[in-house]
Amino acid sequence: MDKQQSFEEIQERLEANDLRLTPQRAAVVKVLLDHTHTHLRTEEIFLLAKEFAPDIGLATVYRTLEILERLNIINRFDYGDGQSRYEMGRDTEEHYHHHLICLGCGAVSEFEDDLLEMLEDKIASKCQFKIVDHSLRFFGYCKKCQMNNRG
Amino acid sequence: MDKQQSFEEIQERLEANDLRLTPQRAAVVKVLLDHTHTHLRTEEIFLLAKEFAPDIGLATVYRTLEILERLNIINRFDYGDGQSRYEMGRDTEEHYHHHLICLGCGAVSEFEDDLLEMLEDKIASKCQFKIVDHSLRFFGYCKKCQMNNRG
DNA sequence: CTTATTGCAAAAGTTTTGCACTATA
DNA sequence: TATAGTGCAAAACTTTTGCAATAAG
Repeated sequence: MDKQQSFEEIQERLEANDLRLTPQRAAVVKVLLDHTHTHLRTEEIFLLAKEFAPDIGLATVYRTLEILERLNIINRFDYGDGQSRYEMGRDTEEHYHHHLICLGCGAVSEFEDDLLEMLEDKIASKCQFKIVDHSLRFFGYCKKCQMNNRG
Repeated sequence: MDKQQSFEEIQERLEANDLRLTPQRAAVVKVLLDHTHTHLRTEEIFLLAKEFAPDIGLATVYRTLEILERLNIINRFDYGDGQSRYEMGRDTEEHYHHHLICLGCGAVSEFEDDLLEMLEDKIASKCQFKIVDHSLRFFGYCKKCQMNNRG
């Protein structure tokens, strides 16, 4: 159901904004395309990108991720542990998947749901607040950790 | 409707856990009690606590906030900007208020709702994930910023 | 007297920035 | 040849930690 973006589409989107798809930026994009449905930390992206562009610098990765986020090509996630995580955007579907973060083992799974649409409408009319995005995270214990008595 | 904790109750809670309510810790608690319904950054708490305990160190503030969070006396919030924010806990009511974060002026307002209870039940049964907490943030533009064409 | 707590400074960790160099249109 | 982009190192920033000094039971 996901409308996955292709490498070519991303290249076009960059060039439409007068940004070049340099080898370094391409390396970052390739890493993200190779790891859909995973939330990569910047350091992980950096290390993986080195396989495509060995001389890439960490600063370039940060700068590239900032660009990709600004163009809505990727989404940034914050688990509250002081590190940003990134994932390829999934257009509108993206809006309605939430994160289940396990306090036992740190695993992150997803839950698809559109219940929040109702809530957003409610907020928009009650508070006159124009919502453009949201972030919903659930903290708890996954099945495995519950069995291991960690929850 | 909020069941506000008193200074004495907090003292009892600390002592029940073999923790002393030192002047420094008392200063932090006073700051938090004086700023209910506000999400203070650690640095702000540090500066405000200095009025009660001039010699308090930043490390002590961090250590105190960690203790208070562990005892569920305060709640930690993460707006995704790399800084933690804190607020006095409001027991069970706390669970069902969400944050509206304005991308124009940075103002944070709250929205009370219990729709998420349904969603939590759904997740618990579908994913066998035992939820203990959640965080829901909406990003958008407040009424004022919409009028100022910032949204 | 024994343990908890503190302040300070240093360290750790992520992210940003300055700048000279390089690649590209 | 202008300009965009890069790598490196340094800086910025929040948070944590080691440790000697202090306070409290």
